[in-house]
Amino acid sequence: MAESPITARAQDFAAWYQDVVLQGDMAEPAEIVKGCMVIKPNGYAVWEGLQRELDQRFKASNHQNVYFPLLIPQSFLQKEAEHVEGFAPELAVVTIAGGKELEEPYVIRPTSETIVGHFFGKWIHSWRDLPMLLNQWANVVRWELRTRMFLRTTEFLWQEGHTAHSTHEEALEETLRMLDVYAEVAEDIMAMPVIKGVKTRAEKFAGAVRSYSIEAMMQNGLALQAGTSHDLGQNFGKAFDVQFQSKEGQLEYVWQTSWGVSTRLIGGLIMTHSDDKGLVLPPKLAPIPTVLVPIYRKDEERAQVLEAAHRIAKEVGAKVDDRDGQSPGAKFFHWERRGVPTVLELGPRDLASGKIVLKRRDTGTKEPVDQTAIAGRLTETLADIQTNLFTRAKERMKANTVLANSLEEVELILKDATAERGGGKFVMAHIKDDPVCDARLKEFKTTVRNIPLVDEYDGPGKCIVTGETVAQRAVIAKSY
RNA sequence: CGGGGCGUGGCUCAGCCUGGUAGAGCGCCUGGUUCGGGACCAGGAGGUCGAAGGUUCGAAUCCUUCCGCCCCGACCA
Repeated sequence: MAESPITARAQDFAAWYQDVVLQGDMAEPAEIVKGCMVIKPNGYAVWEGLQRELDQRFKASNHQNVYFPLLIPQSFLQKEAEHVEGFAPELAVVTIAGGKELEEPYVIRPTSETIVGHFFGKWIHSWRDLPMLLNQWANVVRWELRTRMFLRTTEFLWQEGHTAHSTHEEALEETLRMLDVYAEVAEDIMAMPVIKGVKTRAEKFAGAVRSYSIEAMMQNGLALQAGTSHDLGQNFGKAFDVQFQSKEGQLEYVWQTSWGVSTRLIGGLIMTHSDDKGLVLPPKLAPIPTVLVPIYRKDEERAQVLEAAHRIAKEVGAKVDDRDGQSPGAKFFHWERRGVPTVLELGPRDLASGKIVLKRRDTGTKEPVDQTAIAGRLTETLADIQTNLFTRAKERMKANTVLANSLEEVELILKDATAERGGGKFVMAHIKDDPVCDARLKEFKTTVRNIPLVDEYDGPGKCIVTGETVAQRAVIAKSY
């Protein structure tokens, strides 16, 4: 029995995560480029799945894909005061090109609100040009000091939606619509339950009027901001002079939104479902939903088993692992670590009995199935795994959510929680949306994740910092 | 940027203190026997010891400088 290459979650959650990413062949640190990673085929295929699911929803709500330059004139960032302040510390700047010092440096986009704002200004003149609903699939660079694969890397892949509207109502509607899309993909496709809510003013996007987020809970109880949608108001419209003439003939600034999810989602996916044996992928995102491992000893068995294996695999859409010189056991471990949802085992015994063994990744259970019934059973099982993963994650989130009615209580609950040791909780408490309150939480490395759009608790109560009455409880947690 | 750790075959590391012919396990290649949860035997390939400089008859080992990576903190999708 070989030693597991994966650190147990209970021992060191952060080490476990790294091991799962590496052993699952999802990505590896680039090493030669600070803070960057190489996304490997198994990981990129998951990203392609997410792209597919998101993109079709964007298109269904009338968004069109576009592409803006990677390089943005430095002065653009400075046009929106809050925006530049928020992003300046983490910019990578190109100062030399073509062997010459540039007159004006370019920043490598950390996000594209500014350059989009510039072009919106050129493109939008009339109420007839609105709404303008664009999305961009791109890479961005943010010079983060502390990186973790998928969760925070210097360069990452994402999509950023940018829209312009003639009224604030319409923009807000868009902001919330896209938040819903994110929640739907997170829950229905990734099987990752999330809480939709509004960020506090202290935590909002630099340059937004209001930011909304979906927050997920990882297995160590830490929160992960899985997607954000921003109501930008007229901030960028004014900064980039994006005006249109209304039906009434008035010149007005547009109301904008922006929204994004990134490859960070993959990190969330991993930390939501995977176990001590490695990666666990939900069927709807698994690049390979089923692998068939043939088992044989003698050459004549080999021929018979492989013939049946390929026939059945073709029928059910499975990949046959017919690599020679690898024992079945080694193959089981191989696919288990890669998160493949279902594995079929077919050997001489099964050929004799007309059965095939179906093993599922989420529960580890094995079940012999009549070969004639395997296609249907497999479809059912994959659907059941998808449901089960979501249910499990949802229950875990519920079990690790607690109420608190004082700052001391919150601190006591979250004091010892860390990414490595775990112990995190979602603490539901009344807290005023005031930077002063956020600052108090920060003293013990905790933040308001969001104020849920739907209050599932007890309505108004007294703020744990100021004592003032606030409308409902917010999610307080340690986060990535 | 502050504190700590580490750079030696593809990977994980030993060797360094006390200078003297570069090692192990895993992986890889070849052949054979195996195969229902990480098989075994035999043979084999593979290393400018992070870089530069210095000390020395002689440096992976001692000294200096530099580079990179990881962890902890401040920053964050």
